[in-house]
This record gives sequence, C-alpha cells and structure tokens, in this order.
Amino acid sequence: MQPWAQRRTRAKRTHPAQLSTKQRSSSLKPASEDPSGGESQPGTPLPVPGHSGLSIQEMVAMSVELDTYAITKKVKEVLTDNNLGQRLFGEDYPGPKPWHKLSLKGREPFVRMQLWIQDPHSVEKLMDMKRLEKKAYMKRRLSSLSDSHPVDVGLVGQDYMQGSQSPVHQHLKKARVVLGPEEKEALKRAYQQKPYPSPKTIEELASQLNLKTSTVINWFHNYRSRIRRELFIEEIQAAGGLVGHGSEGGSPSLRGSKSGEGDSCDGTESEGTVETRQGLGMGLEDHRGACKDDMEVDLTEASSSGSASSTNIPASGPARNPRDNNLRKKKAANLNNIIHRLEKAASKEDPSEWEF
DNA sequence: TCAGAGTCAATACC
DNA sequence: GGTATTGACTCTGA
Repeated sequence: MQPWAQRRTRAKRTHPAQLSTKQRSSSLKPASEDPSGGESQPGTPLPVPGHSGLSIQEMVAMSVELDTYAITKKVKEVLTDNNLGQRLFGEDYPGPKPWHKLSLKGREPFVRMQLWIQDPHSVEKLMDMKRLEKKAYMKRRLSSLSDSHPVDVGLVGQDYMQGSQSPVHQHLKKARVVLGPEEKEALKRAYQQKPYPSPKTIEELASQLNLKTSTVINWFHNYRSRIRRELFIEEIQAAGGLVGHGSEGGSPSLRGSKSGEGDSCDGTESEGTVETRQGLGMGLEDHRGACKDDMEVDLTEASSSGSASSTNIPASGPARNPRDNNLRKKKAANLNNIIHRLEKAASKEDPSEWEF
C-alpha cells in the first residue's frame, strides 16, 4: 500500500456502472476537470508528452515546482471515485516529499501522475486494463479447468463467473464442494486448536480429509470471517442491550488467562490435545516456533470436547442448546487466540518483536 | 503472500 | 418458492 492510500469501506464502494448518469459523467474523468476540485488542485498543468513532443525526462527537467502532496491526493481521489485499484494505477510511487527535496528521478513519478490527472482518458484506459486483466484471468481459469476436466465431468451448477454468457462458459460450470459433517467437524476442531494454521497444516488437513488445499484455506477464511462477524454482532447487541452482559466482574479470559500455560496460540491446548492420536490419525506437526508456528493439530472427538473446557474463556457454559454451546466454543477459541497474541506482544519489550 | 471484507451462487432446508 | 447456509471468489491493504 502506498503511504497516501487509505482503507475504504467496500460496502460503500460504488461501481461507476451503478452511478447515475450525472454521477458517472463527473466521476468517469480525472478529478482535475472537476471545477469544485478547488483546494487540492495540483499545480501547473503540464503539456501532454504525445502532444508536446517532449519526453517525460525533458518535462521533469523543465517543469516548475509541483505540489507533490496535492498530486498524490488527487490521484487517489480519482482512483477511488472510479473504483480503480492502485495496483492497476501503477508502479511503486514514492511517498510524497517536498518538490525541492526530490531528485530529477524522484520528480518523474509526480510529473507522470500530474499528466495522468490531466489526461481525460486516463480513467478509461485503466478501466480497459481492468477488463483485460479480468479477461486474462478468465482465460487462465478456463485453461486450468479444461486441463483438470477434459470433459464436462463435475462441471455442474453455477456459471463460473457472473456475466459469462458464452457457450464455452455455460459448459464450464464448477461443481460446488459440499463438505460432509465429519469433514466440517474435523475442520472445526482444527480451528479450535489453531485458527491460523500453517500451510503445512493446511496441506495435511487437506490430505487427511481428502480435500483440496484451496478448499481448506477457503474454509478457514470463511470460518474466521463468520465467527468474527457473529462476535461483532453479539458485541453490538450486548453494548446496546445489557451492560456488562457476559462478562460479569471483568473478562473471564483476562482473569483466568495465563500465557505460559500450555504455550498454545489460542489457549485451547490441554491434556488430551496432543497425546491423543486416533480417529483420523492426525499427527500434524510443525515446529517453527511460537504462536505463528504450528502446534500439533488433533482432529479427534476426544480433544474437541476437552479443548473447550480448557479454554481461557469458558467455552462450555449454560448454553441453551448444543448449537449455542458449539458457538460458544468457537468464539472462545477465537477470542483466546487474540488474547494470547496480545499477551505475547505485551510481554515483549521490543515492539519490533511484537507479532500480530 | 496472506488475511479481511464483501459478494455471488449452489445447495439445503422449511 | 423463499430463506439460510456456505464454498468460492475478487479486491484490497499490509
């Protein structure tokens, strides 16, 4: 990410195609054309290289002082307004420094950006690039799919990509993987022990469960995301409803946690977690150290029931039903993982050693 | 390269 | 048929 870039909320992201005609007409062009561009308007307009016959280098040498901050800000605005990624925009632009501190070489990107801002077709060009990239991606997927599925075996269900209406695409439909209850349970147990498994663990999980590694990766991504969302919703509800709900006398995790115990990442390691090696016969190991390394992951039922009871946050409790109880276990594992990382970070004096 | 956020769409369930 | 669940994906930032 470039220094001038900021996070933006995807929910608010609006594709130009979704804008009104008026909005489109104002957004599908560089911001410099916007008469209200006012205060952040970058400095003196530059001659366009193609039109002026000057090279970038010549322009750099000739150009008057540019407001580097305003230019980078303006570029970012235009990209954001038009739903264009910075990766597309370009190369590795340096963080804005005052013009007089920049070398000729250092000034060059800003001259380029200035030109880009001035170019009325800059956004369209980027949009075209975006389309081409998407096309290329489709092509790659298409060839990889036809490699793995010479015939239409397994290609049922949805159109792989939305909007792909060509006959070829209609044929290339990807089967949805539906995980069985045992697989899900195993993955959940693995998650309870280690919400962030290493590639090695993922591979082992995949082979043990007879799944693709990408499926396992996706599952962990989705599961973390959904657990987090549930937690968030729950917290919102708790904050808006019962004050102090669920944490009477302070957080149980903070009261009961002790990072030294078991040296587990999520605090779920307990007796029976490592020792038991049955069921799926998991013996997943990775000794790359500390929290980021892989603890052995046990997928057996025994450890699953045991892990919850040993979490820093009591995962079992007066849940209304088994499903609630499961949810509590999941959330406890997630929270304990976060807590453990924070504690670990806090115990290190040198901030450079902090791991998050 | 990885993880988070958001989204799509197949599937399951009522 | 409507809704919920969930695997897969894109885009983005770090």
